[in-house]
Amino acid sequence: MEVELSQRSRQILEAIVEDYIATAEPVGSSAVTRRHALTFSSATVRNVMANLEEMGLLTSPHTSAGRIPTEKAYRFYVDSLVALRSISREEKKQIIRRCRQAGSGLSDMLKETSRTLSSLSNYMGIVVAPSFTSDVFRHIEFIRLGTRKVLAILVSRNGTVQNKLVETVREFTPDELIHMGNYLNDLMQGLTISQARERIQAEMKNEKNQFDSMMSQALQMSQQAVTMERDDIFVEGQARILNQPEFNDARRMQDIFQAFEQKSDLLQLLNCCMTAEGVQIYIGSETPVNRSAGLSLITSRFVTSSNTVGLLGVIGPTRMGYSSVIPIVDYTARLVSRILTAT
Amino acid sequence: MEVELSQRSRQILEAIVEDYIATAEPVGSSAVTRRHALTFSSATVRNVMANLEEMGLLTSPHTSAGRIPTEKAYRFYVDSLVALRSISREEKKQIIRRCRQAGSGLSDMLKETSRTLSSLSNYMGIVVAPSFTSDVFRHIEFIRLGTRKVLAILVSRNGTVQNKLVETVREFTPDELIHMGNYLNDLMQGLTISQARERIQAEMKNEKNQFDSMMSQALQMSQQAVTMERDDIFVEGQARILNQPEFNDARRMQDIFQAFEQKSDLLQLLNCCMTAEGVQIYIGSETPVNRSAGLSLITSRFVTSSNTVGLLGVIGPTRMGYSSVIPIVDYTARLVSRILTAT
DNA sequence: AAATAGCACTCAAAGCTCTAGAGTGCTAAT
DNA sequence: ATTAGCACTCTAGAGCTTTGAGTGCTATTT
Repeated sequence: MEVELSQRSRQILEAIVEDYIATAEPVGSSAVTRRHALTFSSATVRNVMANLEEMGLLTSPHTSAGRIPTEKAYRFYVDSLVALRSISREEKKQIIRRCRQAGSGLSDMLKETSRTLSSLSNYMGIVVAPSFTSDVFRHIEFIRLGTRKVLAILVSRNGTVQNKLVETVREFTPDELIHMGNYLNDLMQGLTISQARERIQAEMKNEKNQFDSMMSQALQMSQQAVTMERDDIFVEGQARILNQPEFNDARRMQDIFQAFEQKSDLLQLLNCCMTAEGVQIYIGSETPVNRSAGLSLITSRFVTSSNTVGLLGVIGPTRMGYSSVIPIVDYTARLVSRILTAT
Repeated sequence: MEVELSQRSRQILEAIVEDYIATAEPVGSSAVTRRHALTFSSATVRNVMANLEEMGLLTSPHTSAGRIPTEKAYRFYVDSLVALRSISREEKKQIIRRCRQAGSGLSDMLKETSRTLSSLSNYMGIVVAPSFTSDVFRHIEFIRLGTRKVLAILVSRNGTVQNKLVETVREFTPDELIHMGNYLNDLMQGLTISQARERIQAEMKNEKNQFDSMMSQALQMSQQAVTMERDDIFVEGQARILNQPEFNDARRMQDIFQAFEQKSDLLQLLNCCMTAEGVQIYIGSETPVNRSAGLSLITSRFVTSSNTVGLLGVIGPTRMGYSSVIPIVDYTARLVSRILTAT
C-alpha cells in the first residue's frame, strides 16, 4: 500500500500528525500554517487536506472541526516522515544508571528496565524476559522439604532460577537426592532446556531406567521441573497512561487493564514481535494486544550471552510521541543486550 | 468513641448504609421506608436522619438530595449493625479449588488466592506473602555462573527460594563452593533467616575466620544472600474497581494505581495490619494505603507451618459490600492457613 | 493553471433559562 | 410521640441560543 504524495502534501501531513500528537485536538487548516510557519495560505492547506481525507489519511469528527490522522497516516508518518529526535545525554545517563543497578539478578534488572522505559516515555514500559525454555541448562538440585516433598531447583546459564515443589511417591534421603542430582546434571549438561526436556523423555523410555526405581523417580521429578513455563513479563507504569486524554473513559481503561492482567495471554501475543530484528512499530489495529483500544506498540529485541532473546518496548496511545520513543526503545534494547552479553 | 442509638435509629441507619452500598446514590427518607418495609412514616425517618446527621453519621451533598453515610457510620455499621451473610457452598468450593491448585510453589498459590479474592468480592484482592526474614533457614547453595560470578540460592522451610548473583573477588572451583555451602548449612541450621543474619555477622567478627580467606569469602557471600528483602505482595483485579461509579474520575484512579505500583511501600504500610488476629477492617482514612482515596481494607492473617505470618484481604471503595466480603476474607484466611500448616 | 482571498454555511461546545421532581424542614393535627 | 401536610430548596436535565472555529466553494490574483 504505497502512498505517493507531493512534497507539499507531505509537509502538511507531517504538520497535522505532529500537532495532533502534541495537542490531542483536531487540527484545523489555519493551525497548520500558524504553528509551522509554512509559506502557503490556509486555503491551500484546506485543498490539500481534502485530498488527504479522500486518500484515507485524515478524518474529521464533524464538518466544523479540524482533521485527525487515521492509522494509515500514522503508518505513513512513521515510515517516511518522522524525524527521529536523537536521544539526549541525560536520558542516556538515566537509562544506563537504572539498567545497570542490576539488583539481584536478571528479573529485577528487567523490571527496572521496564520502569525506566515507562518513565522516560511517559507511557507503559514492557519487557518480556528471554524465554527460559531456549536458555541453556546449568544446574539442577533437589532439596528435601517434607517427608514426601521435594523442592526441585533449576538454574539456567543466564542465572534464571526456577523452582517447583514436587510430591514424591516415597521418601528420599538427602544422599539419594544428591545422587539423583548428579546423574541429571550430567545428563543435561550443555543442552537447552527444551532439548533437556526431550532428553528426559527419551531416557524415560529407555528400558535400563524403567527398572531402576530411583533413576525413574529422578527422571520424573526433573521432568516436572523442566516443564515449568513461567516466562516473565513486566508491564510497568500503567498509571501513567491515565494521563492521556483519550483514556479518560473508564470503560476503555478497564478493557486495557484487563488485557494486561492476563500476562500469559500477553506473552503469546507478543511472540510474533520477537521474530524480526531492530525496532518494530505496531500501530492501532496492527498491535497484537487489544487491537481495538487505539494503542500502539514500539518494541525491539535484546539478546543474552546464552543466545536467548527477550523483548522490550513501550505501549501507548496511537497518538504517541513516536519521534522520541523510537530512539529510546532502540537505545535501551542495545544497552540491555550489551549488558547481558558482557559475561 | 461509643455511639448510643435507639433501636429505631439503628434500624434506619442500617437501612441507609445498605441502600447506599447497593445503589451508590444518596438515600432519601421515603426510600428507606419503601425499600425496607419499616413501620414508621417518612416524616419520622426524616427526624431521625436529622439527628444522625448532627451526630456526624450522615451528610447530605445538598439540601434536596438524600443522605450519605460518613466513615463514622460505616464504622458503626461494621461494628454493631452488619448481619454477615454466610458464605455459600458455591463460593467455598471455588475458594478451595482455586487455592488448592497450588501450582508450583507458594508464590503461585498466593497469587491465585489473590485472584480468587478479587473475583469473589468484585474488588481488588491482596495477599502479602509471609515474611521470608522470619522464616526458618533450610538450605544454601552456591552455583558458579561465570569466572567470578556466583549464584547464591537460599531456601526457607516453607519452600520459598531466593537467589542472588554475587560477584566474587577471585574464582572458585565447584568443590570449593560445595565446601562453603556445607559449612554455611551447618552454621545456620534451625535458625530463622534473621537469626542467621546475626550469626553471620558474629562469625565475621570471629578472628579465626578472618584469617581463613575462604571462610571469610563464604561468609561475605552468604551475607549478601541473606540480606535480600524481596518480600512478595500480590495485588490482583485492579481492573475490577474501575466498575465502581465512584472511581469514574481518571485523576482519582491514577492516585490509586500509583499507590499500588510501589509494592515496597505498600508492604511497609500493611505491616501494621499483621499484628492482630482475626478479620481486621479499615475504613476510609483508617486504611494505611492512600488514606484519602475513599478506600476500605478488609484483611486477615494466615500462618504457615514454620510459624511465619502472611496477610490476605480485599481492597475496595468505602462503600463496600462488607456483609459478604468479611466472611469471604475470613474463610479464605482460615483455608490458606490450613493448607499451609498441613505439612 | 495554481494559489489565494473572501464569504456563506455548518456544527459542536458552552452558556442560559426553565421545569420537574426528589427531598427537606417545619407546623399543626392526631 | 408520630405523622400528615405543605411550602421551600436545589439539582439534573431539557431545550434554546450564541459563539466561533472550521470548512467548501467561488471569484480573483499571479
